[in-house]
Amino acid sequence: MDNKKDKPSEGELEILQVLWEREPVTVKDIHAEIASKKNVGYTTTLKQIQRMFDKGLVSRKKDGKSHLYTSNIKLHETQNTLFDKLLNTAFKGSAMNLAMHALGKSKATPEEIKQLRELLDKMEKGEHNG
Amino acid sequence: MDNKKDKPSEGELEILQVLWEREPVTVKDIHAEIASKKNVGYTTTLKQIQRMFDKGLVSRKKDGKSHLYTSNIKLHETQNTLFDKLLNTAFKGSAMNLAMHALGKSKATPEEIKQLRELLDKMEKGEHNG
DNA sequence: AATTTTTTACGACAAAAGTCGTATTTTGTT
DNA sequence: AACAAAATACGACTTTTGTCGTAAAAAATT
Repeated sequence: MDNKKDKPSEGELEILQVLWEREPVTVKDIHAEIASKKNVGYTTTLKQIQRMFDKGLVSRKKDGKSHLYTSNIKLHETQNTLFDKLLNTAFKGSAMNLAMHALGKSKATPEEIKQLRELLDKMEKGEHNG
Repeated sequence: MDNKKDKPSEGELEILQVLWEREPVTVKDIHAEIASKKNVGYTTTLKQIQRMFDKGLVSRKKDGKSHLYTSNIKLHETQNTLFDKLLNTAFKGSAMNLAMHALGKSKATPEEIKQLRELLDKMEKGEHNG
């Protein structure tokens, strides 16, 4: 369905993160967030989100003096797209491999580990498939 | 250490995949592989790998008439970098989350599931940490 | 040695992304 | 209304990437 929409660039992703976290937000907010981690001018952020608007990646509505921006793609869509890309470009399509990799890095709590075991059980029973 | 090296572009990644799979390879080989999935001219692939060479992303040595190319970065380095990037940009740094996602997509064999359980055991005993 | 084939080298162009500076427009204050 | 402040709009420039065409070099064939 969405073809280009969900392959945001590096910079777009930074902005999307802010949106997903606290939308609707003003450019000012977005920039504050981004500038706290990166050294970049206000107009840069502004331009970037304007381009995203032009592309249809985000929506906006006037709120008093400024605009309030909202993302047009959902976090989980992007997760899916990017996950699949990583899977196919760097993990040869082996989700197992990627899973092991992720597990290796995760600091899971006991409950989470329990969840994982349950998921494994389901998979074993064939109730779950990719 | 390697900062730019391991953030290959889309196209570079395609080429790297071929290298990781069957290096050392000629441009001809690479192109054959790529052209089997994508419609692109020979010189495009050539130029691309030449640029990769200029960047120090790959090495090469003359072999008779043509060049044999080899990757300068290892698959696992790239996996790590890209994994981390995905983790932080789309999964809010939660490796657990990413792991679940991966598991959800994987069609694991019984042995693999067993492996996973063992990994889980180790994690529970605190023998393993990210 | 002349010709054809194979391969590499070079240069060019377009699109996308990142980055800003400089208007303009809008809104808020005296 | 005039002035200051806050935001947005616009346009420009740079780098990176993808894509080729054409030229040059190297090797193989005749």
